[in-house]
Amino acid sequence: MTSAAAEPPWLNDAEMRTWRAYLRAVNLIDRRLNEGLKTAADLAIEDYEVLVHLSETPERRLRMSDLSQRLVHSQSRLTQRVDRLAKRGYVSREKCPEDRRGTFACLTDEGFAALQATAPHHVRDVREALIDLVGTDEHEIVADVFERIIERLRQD
Amino acid sequence: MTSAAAEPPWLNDAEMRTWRAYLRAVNLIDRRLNEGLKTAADLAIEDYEVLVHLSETPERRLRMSDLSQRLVHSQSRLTQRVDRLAKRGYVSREKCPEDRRGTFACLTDEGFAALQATAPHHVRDVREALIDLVGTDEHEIVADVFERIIERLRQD
DNA sequence: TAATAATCATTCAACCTTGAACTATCTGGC
DNA sequence: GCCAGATAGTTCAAGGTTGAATGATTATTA
Repeated sequence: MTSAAAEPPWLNDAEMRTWRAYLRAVNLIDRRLNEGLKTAADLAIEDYEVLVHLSETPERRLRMSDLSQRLVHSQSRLTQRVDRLAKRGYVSREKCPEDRRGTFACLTDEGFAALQATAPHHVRDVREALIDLVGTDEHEIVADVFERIIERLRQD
Repeated sequence: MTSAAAEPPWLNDAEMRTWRAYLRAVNLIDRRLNEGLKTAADLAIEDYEVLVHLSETPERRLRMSDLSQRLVHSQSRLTQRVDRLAKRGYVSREKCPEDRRGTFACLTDEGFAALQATAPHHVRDVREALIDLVGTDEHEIVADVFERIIERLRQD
């Protein structure tokens, strides 16, 4: 996709349209989902995503660094987010025996229950704000584009 | 796109793929663009976007409330962001004579110069992180999807 | 036209993120 | 085995965001 030669410096009309729409839509989606989770469960979307990632793991736990990479959060940001979720009883910490520098964030039963209780509201919001606005035939293209981006930016 | 009947409650595989890729890609893009602007001009992307929106206006100024809507920022967030940009000399304030409750945020010459100096770096980053990863034939679809979303979420 | 409601912008306190500094542990080369 | 350097995670201070409260002005309506 990216040629070796220099790309044109500015964006053409089609590119600018994509970029502007992207910027605005992402902000609107973020605001909407945050409002929804705040009302339904007094959670930020980042909190919710922590619970989701933990719940999708067989042991319902993840190493802090692993989790921070998945969420694209800095380590200190995750440390403090997990602190707050732990204070609420949704997450607990376990020392990692194999690597004693390491810590697991573990989803508690209470955290799992909160996630299950909140999920239907959140999924409805996700549908309304994004998924139901992508046509059946468009999903693959959109997912392709985003996965290309992830592949490109992942390493850093 | 949204039917009157109830949507299926959970996401199917294609929908989930879109959603997960979206979440991760957006965070990676945001991180990348912020890093780029921070190094190039010690600006956050929100600062940059303030300058862009002001510069695109004939008078190079916008009412605070107008600007906060375009950026999808709360009013208090914008107030404080403009405070900081004003402290740096990139933006100034003018009282609005027609509606004396109102205030204009005005792009200064210095702010415009900073924008011009930074734009090439930022555009390169935008290309690398998003635009060049969307195929020529994909731009219209992606833009369509995001504009649909904007239309849906705009009013709130 | 006075009263009520709505809008524009700012302020303040509580909360959250950032990034650098720090502790503890592990890894690889000698 | 030992040391330099990498890695995991936390802490702290500085700065940014949120949301409710406030002050000032404009719109509505009885």
